[in-house]
Amino acid sequence: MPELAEVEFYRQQWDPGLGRRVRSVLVHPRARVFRGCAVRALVDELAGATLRTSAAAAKQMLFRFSGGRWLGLHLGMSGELRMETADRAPQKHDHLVLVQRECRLVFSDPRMFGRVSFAVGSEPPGWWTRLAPPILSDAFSIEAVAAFLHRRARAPIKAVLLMQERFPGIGNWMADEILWRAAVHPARPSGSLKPGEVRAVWRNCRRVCRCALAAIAGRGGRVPPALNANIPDSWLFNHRWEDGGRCPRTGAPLARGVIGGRTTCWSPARQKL
DNA sequence: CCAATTGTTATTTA
DNA sequence: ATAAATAACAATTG
Repeated sequence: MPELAEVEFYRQQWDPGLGRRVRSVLVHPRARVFRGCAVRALVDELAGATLRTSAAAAKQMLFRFSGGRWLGLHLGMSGELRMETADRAPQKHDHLVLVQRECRLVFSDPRMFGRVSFAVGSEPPGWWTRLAPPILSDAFSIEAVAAFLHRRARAPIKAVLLMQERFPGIGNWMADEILWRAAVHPARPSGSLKPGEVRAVWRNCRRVCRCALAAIAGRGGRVPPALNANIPDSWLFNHRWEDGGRCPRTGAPLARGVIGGRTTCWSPARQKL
Protein backbone atom coordinates (compact mmCIF):
# COMPACT_ATOMS: atom_id res chain seq x y z
CA MET A 1 0.00 0.00 0.00
CA PRO A 2 2.40 2.70 1.07
CA GLU A 3 3.48 5.41 -1.36
CA LEU A 4 5.06 8.79 -0.66
CA ALA A 5 2.46 10.26 1.70
CA GLU A 6 1.56 7.01 3.44
CA VAL A 7 5.25 6.44 4.15
CA GLU A 8 5.43 9.89 5.77
CA PHE A 9 2.26 9.07 7.74
CA TYR A 10 3.79 5.86 9.08
CA ARG A 11 7.09 7.57 9.89
CA GLN A 12 5.20 9.88 12.23
CA GLN A 13 3.72 6.93 14.07
CA TRP A 14 7.08 6.42 15.76
CA ASP A 15 7.39 10.08 16.84
CA PRO A 16 6.43 9.26 20.45
CA GLY A 17 9.71 7.35 20.64
CA LEU A 18 11.90 10.33 19.67
CA GLY A 19 14.44 11.28 22.34
CA ARG A 20 13.82 8.03 24.20
CA ARG A 21 16.08 5.08 24.82
CA VAL A 22 15.49 1.62 23.37
CA ARG A 23 15.61 -0.93 26.18
CA SER A 24 15.51 -4.03 24.02
CA VAL A 25 14.82 -5.17 20.47
CA LEU A 26 12.48 -8.02 19.49
CA VAL A 27 12.79 -9.63 16.04
CA HIS A 28 11.61 -12.56 13.94
CA PRO A 29 15.17 -13.00 12.62
CA ARG A 30 14.28 -15.44 9.83
CA ALA A 31 11.67 -13.18 8.30
CA ARG A 32 12.24 -12.19 4.68
CA VAL A 33 12.16 -8.49 5.54
CA PHE A 34 15.66 -8.93 7.02
CA ARG A 35 17.21 -10.21 3.78
CA GLY A 36 20.69 -8.75 3.46
CA CYS A 37 20.51 -7.26 6.97
CA ALA A 38 22.87 -8.06 9.85
CA VAL A 39 20.10 -8.84 12.32
CA ARG A 40 22.45 -9.72 15.15
CA ALA A 41 24.25 -6.39 14.89
CA LEU A 42 20.94 -4.55 14.67
CA VAL A 43 19.66 -6.14 17.87
CA ASP A 44 22.93 -5.62 19.76
CA GLU A 45 23.53 -2.05 18.62
CA LEU A 46 20.03 -0.63 18.94
CA ALA A 47 19.52 -1.96 22.47
CA GLY A 48 20.54 0.95 24.69
CA ALA A 49 20.56 3.51 21.86
CA THR A 50 18.39 6.62 21.85
CA LEU A 51 16.16 7.45 18.87
CA ARG A 52 17.27 10.92 17.78
CA THR A 53 15.58 11.81 14.48
CA SER A 54 13.68 10.29 11.60
CA ALA A 55 13.08 11.16 7.97
CA ALA A 56 11.06 9.88 5.02
CA ALA A 57 11.98 10.21 1.36
CA ALA A 58 10.48 8.45 -1.63
CA LYS A 59 9.17 5.16 -0.15
CA GLN A 60 12.06 4.90 2.31
CA MET A 61 12.41 5.81 5.97
CA LEU A 62 15.59 6.42 7.92
CA PHE A 63 15.77 6.46 11.73
CA ARG A 64 18.91 7.88 13.36
CA PHE A 65 19.96 6.65 16.79
CA SER A 66 22.71 7.73 19.16
CA GLY A 67 26.20 6.48 18.37
CA GLY A 68 25.83 6.77 14.59
CA ARG A 69 23.35 3.92 14.29
CA TRP A 70 20.98 4.03 11.33
CA LEU A 71 17.82 1.97 10.83
CA GLY A 72 16.35 1.91 7.31
CA LEU A 73 12.80 0.70 6.65
CA HIS A 74 10.85 0.06 3.46
CA LEU A 75 7.19 -0.89 3.81
CA GLY A 76 6.87 -2.91 0.61
CA MET A 77 3.26 -3.64 -0.27
CA SER A 78 1.73 -4.30 3.14
CA GLY A 79 4.08 -2.84 5.75
CA GLU A 80 3.13 -0.42 8.51
CA LEU A 81 4.58 1.22 11.59
CA ARG A 82 2.63 1.34 14.83
CA MET A 83 3.09 2.62 18.32
CA GLU A 84 1.84 0.27 21.02
CA THR A 85 1.61 0.29 24.77
CA ALA A 86 4.53 -1.16 26.68
CA ASP A 87 2.89 -4.43 27.67
CA ARG A 88 1.52 -5.50 24.30
CA ALA A 89 3.08 -8.71 22.94
CA PRO A 90 4.26 -8.83 19.29
CA GLN A 91 1.70 -10.13 16.80
CA LYS A 92 2.34 -12.66 14.06
CA HIS A 93 3.67 -10.20 11.46
CA ASP A 94 5.44 -7.82 13.84
CA HIS A 95 8.97 -8.52 12.61
CA LEU A 96 10.75 -5.74 14.49
CA VAL A 97 9.78 -4.21 17.83
CA LEU A 98 11.80 -1.51 19.62
CA VAL A 99 10.88 -1.72 23.29
CA GLN A 100 11.03 1.57 25.18
CA ARG A 101 9.95 2.35 28.71
CA GLU A 102 6.60 3.92 27.82
CA CYS A 103 5.84 2.32 24.47
CA ARG A 104 6.79 -0.13 21.76
CA LEU A 105 7.68 0.87 18.20
CA VAL A 106 6.46 -1.85 15.84
CA PHE A 107 7.31 -2.65 12.21
CA SER A 108 4.75 -5.07 10.77
CA ASP A 109 4.52 -6.51 7.25
CA PRO A 110 2.38 -9.57 6.42
CA ARG A 111 3.55 -10.00 2.81
CA MET A 112 7.17 -9.23 3.62
CA PHE A 113 7.98 -7.32 0.44
CA GLY A 114 9.28 -4.68 2.83
CA ARG A 115 12.82 -4.44 4.03
CA VAL A 116 14.87 -3.64 7.13
CA SER A 117 18.45 -2.39 6.92
CA PHE A 118 20.96 -1.40 9.56
CA ALA A 119 24.26 0.49 9.43
CA VAL A 120 26.73 2.16 11.77
CA GLY A 121 28.66 5.27 10.77
CA SER A 122 28.95 9.01 11.13
CA GLU A 123 27.18 9.66 7.81
CA PRO A 124 23.82 8.41 6.53
CA PRO A 125 24.07 5.20 4.46
CA GLY A 126 24.68 5.44 0.73
CA TRP A 127 21.34 3.97 -0.31
CA TRP A 128 19.73 6.96 1.41
CA THR A 129 21.94 9.74 0.04
CA ARG A 130 21.70 8.30 -3.47
CA LEU A 131 17.90 8.48 -3.64
CA ALA A 132 16.55 10.48 -6.57
CA PRO A 133 15.85 14.18 -5.89
CA PRO A 134 12.39 14.65 -4.35
CA ILE A 135 9.51 15.58 -6.65
CA LEU A 136 8.87 18.67 -4.54
CA SER A 137 12.48 19.87 -4.92
CA ASP A 138 13.84 22.28 -7.57
CA ALA A 139 15.87 19.45 -9.07
CA PHE A 140 12.62 17.85 -10.27
CA SER A 141 12.52 20.16 -13.26
CA ILE A 142 10.36 19.93 -16.35
CA GLU A 143 13.57 19.53 -18.38
CA ALA A 144 14.59 16.49 -16.33
CA VAL A 145 11.14 14.96 -16.76
CA ALA A 146 11.05 15.63 -20.49
CA ALA A 147 14.48 14.06 -20.95
CA PHE A 148 13.47 11.00 -18.94
CA LEU A 149 10.27 10.49 -20.96
CA HIS A 150 12.29 10.84 -24.15
CA ARG A 151 14.71 8.15 -23.03
CA ARG A 152 11.78 5.80 -22.21
CA ALA A 153 9.91 6.81 -25.34
CA ARG A 154 8.34 3.42 -26.13
CA ALA A 155 7.22 2.51 -22.63
CA PRO A 156 3.68 3.45 -21.52
CA ILE A 157 3.66 6.64 -19.46
CA LYS A 158 2.02 4.77 -16.59
CA ALA A 159 5.00 2.42 -16.31
CA VAL A 160 7.47 5.31 -16.53
CA LEU A 161 5.81 7.20 -13.66
CA LEU A 162 6.45 4.17 -11.45
CA MET A 163 10.23 4.34 -12.01
CA GLN A 164 11.71 5.41 -8.69
CA GLU A 165 14.95 6.73 -10.18
CA ARG A 166 13.03 9.75 -11.53
CA PHE A 167 9.68 9.70 -9.72
CA PRO A 168 10.63 8.81 -6.14
CA GLY A 169 7.63 7.89 -4.01
CA ILE A 170 5.13 7.54 -6.85
CA GLY A 171 3.19 4.28 -6.69
CA ASN A 172 0.21 2.79 -8.45
CA TRP A 173 -2.54 5.05 -7.16
CA MET A 174 -0.53 8.28 -7.40
CA ALA A 175 0.47 7.49 -10.99
CA ASP A 176 -3.19 7.01 -11.91
CA GLU A 177 -4.14 10.21 -10.06
CA ILE A 178 -1.45 12.22 -11.88
CA LEU A 179 -2.42 10.97 -15.35
CA TRP A 180 -6.10 11.48 -14.68
CA ARG A 181 -5.51 15.10 -13.65
CA ALA A 182 -3.16 15.66 -16.59
CA ALA A 183 -5.77 14.13 -18.95
CA VAL A 184 -3.21 11.74 -20.43
CA HIS A 185 -4.15 8.13 -21.23
CA PRO A 186 -1.94 5.76 -19.17
CA ALA A 187 -1.11 3.55 -22.18
CA ARG A 188 0.31 6.44 -24.24
CA PRO A 189 3.96 5.84 -25.17
CA SER A 190 6.01 8.33 -23.17
CA GLY A 191 7.67 9.65 -26.30
CA SER A 192 4.30 10.51 -27.89
CA LEU A 193 3.37 13.18 -25.35
CA LYS A 194 3.20 16.70 -26.74
CA PRO A 195 5.10 19.43 -24.86
CA GLY A 196 1.90 20.67 -23.20
CA GLU A 197 1.15 17.15 -21.99
CA VAL A 198 4.65 16.70 -20.60
CA ARG A 199 4.18 19.95 -18.72
CA ALA A 200 0.80 18.80 -17.38
CA VAL A 201 2.30 15.52 -16.17
CA TRP A 202 5.21 17.35 -14.52
CA ARG A 203 2.94 19.91 -12.84
CA ASN A 204 0.53 17.27 -11.57
CA CYS A 205 3.35 15.14 -10.17
CA ARG A 206 4.10 18.05 -7.87
CA ARG A 207 0.47 18.84 -7.16
CA VAL A 208 -0.49 15.26 -6.28
CA CYS A 209 2.55 14.88 -4.02
CA ARG A 210 1.78 18.14 -2.23
CA CYS A 211 -1.94 17.42 -1.82
CA ALA A 212 -1.38 13.79 -0.80
CA LEU A 213 1.09 14.83 1.90
CA ALA A 214 -1.36 17.43 3.23
CA ALA A 215 -4.35 15.05 3.21
CA ILE A 216 -2.66 11.86 4.40
CA ALA A 217 0.35 12.87 6.48
CA GLY A 218 -1.29 15.95 7.95
CA ARG A 219 0.35 19.23 8.85
CA GLY A 220 2.29 20.44 11.86
CA GLY A 221 2.03 17.15 13.68
CA ARG A 222 -1.75 16.93 13.40
CA VAL A 223 -2.27 13.31 12.47
CA PRO A 224 -5.45 12.36 10.61
CA PRO A 225 -7.71 9.87 12.40
CA ALA A 226 -7.43 7.28 9.64
CA LEU A 227 -4.91 6.89 6.88
CA ASN A 228 -7.06 7.96 3.93
CA ALA A 229 -9.94 9.63 5.75
CA ASN A 230 -9.14 13.13 4.48
CA ILE A 231 -8.91 12.43 0.77
CA PRO A 232 -11.69 14.39 -0.97
CA ASP A 233 -14.18 12.75 -3.29
CA SER A 234 -13.00 15.13 -6.01
CA TRP A 235 -9.93 12.87 -6.39
CA LEU A 236 -9.84 9.78 -8.55
CA PHE A 237 -8.55 7.94 -5.47
CA ASN A 238 -11.94 7.42 -3.83
CA HIS A 239 -13.54 6.00 -6.98
CA ARG A 240 -10.82 3.88 -8.59
CA TRP A 241 -11.83 0.61 -6.93
CA GLU A 242 -15.58 1.17 -6.76
CA ASP A 243 -17.63 -1.10 -8.94
CA GLY A 244 -19.35 1.13 -11.45
CA GLY A 245 -17.16 4.02 -10.30
CA ARG A 246 -17.53 7.31 -12.13
CA CYS A 247 -15.09 10.05 -13.03
CA PRO A 248 -15.49 12.89 -10.50
CA ARG A 249 -14.89 15.47 -13.23
CA THR A 250 -17.00 14.18 -16.12
CA GLY A 251 -19.42 11.79 -14.41
CA ALA A 252 -18.62 9.22 -17.10
CA PRO A 253 -17.83 5.60 -16.14
CA LEU A 254 -14.22 4.78 -15.25
CA ALA A 255 -12.22 2.10 -17.02
CA ARG A 256 -9.87 -0.44 -15.50
CA GLY A 257 -7.19 -2.60 -17.07
CA VAL A 258 -3.61 -3.80 -16.79
CA ILE A 259 -1.13 -1.26 -18.16
CA GLY A 260 2.60 -1.51 -17.58
CA GLY A 261 1.94 -4.69 -15.65
CA ARG A 262 -0.20 -2.97 -13.02
CA THR A 263 -3.91 -2.59 -12.53
CA THR A 264 -4.74 0.87 -13.79
CA CYS A 265 -7.83 3.07 -13.56
CA TRP A 266 -8.60 5.92 -15.92
CA SER A 267 -11.42 8.05 -17.25
CA PRO A 268 -11.90 7.39 -20.98
CA ALA A 269 -13.87 10.61 -21.24
CA ARG A 270 -10.79 12.67 -20.21
CA GLN A 271 -7.88 10.45 -21.19
CA LYS A 272 -7.75 9.51 -24.87
CA LEU A 273 -5.30 7.23 -26.61
C1' DC B 1 -9.50 -23.71 -5.97
C1' DC B 2 -8.90 -19.18 -8.43
C1' DA B 3 -7.90 -14.38 -8.63
C1' DA B 4 -6.80 -10.19 -6.49
C1' DT B 5 -3.58 -6.83 -3.84
C1' DT B 6 -1.12 1.14 -3.59
C1' DG B 7 6.35 -2.82 -4.61
C1' DT B 8 10.74 -4.29 -6.23
C1' DT B 9 13.90 -7.14 -8.70
C1' DA B 10 15.68 -10.97 -11.48
C1' DT B 11 14.95 -13.03 -15.73
C1' DT B 12 13.23 -13.34 -20.33
C1' DT B 13 11.89 -11.35 -24.64
C1' DA B 14 12.09 -8.07 -28.38
C1' DA C 1 23.50 -4.21 -26.12
C1' DT C 2 19.45 -1.92 -24.42
C1' DA C 3 14.78 -1.35 -23.24
C1' DA C 4 10.44 -3.39 -22.24
C1' DA C 5 7.69 -7.17 -20.55
C1' DT C 6 7.05 -10.85 -17.45
C1' DA C 7 7.62 -13.83 -13.38
C1' DA C 8 8.57 -14.29 -8.82
C1' DC C 9 8.56 -13.14 -4.15
C1' DA C 10 4.38 -14.13 0.44
C1' DA C 11 0.24 -13.74 2.82
C1' DT C 12 -4.30 -12.90 3.05
C1' DT C 13 -8.99 -12.02 1.39
C1' DG C 14 -13.05 -12.45 -1.56
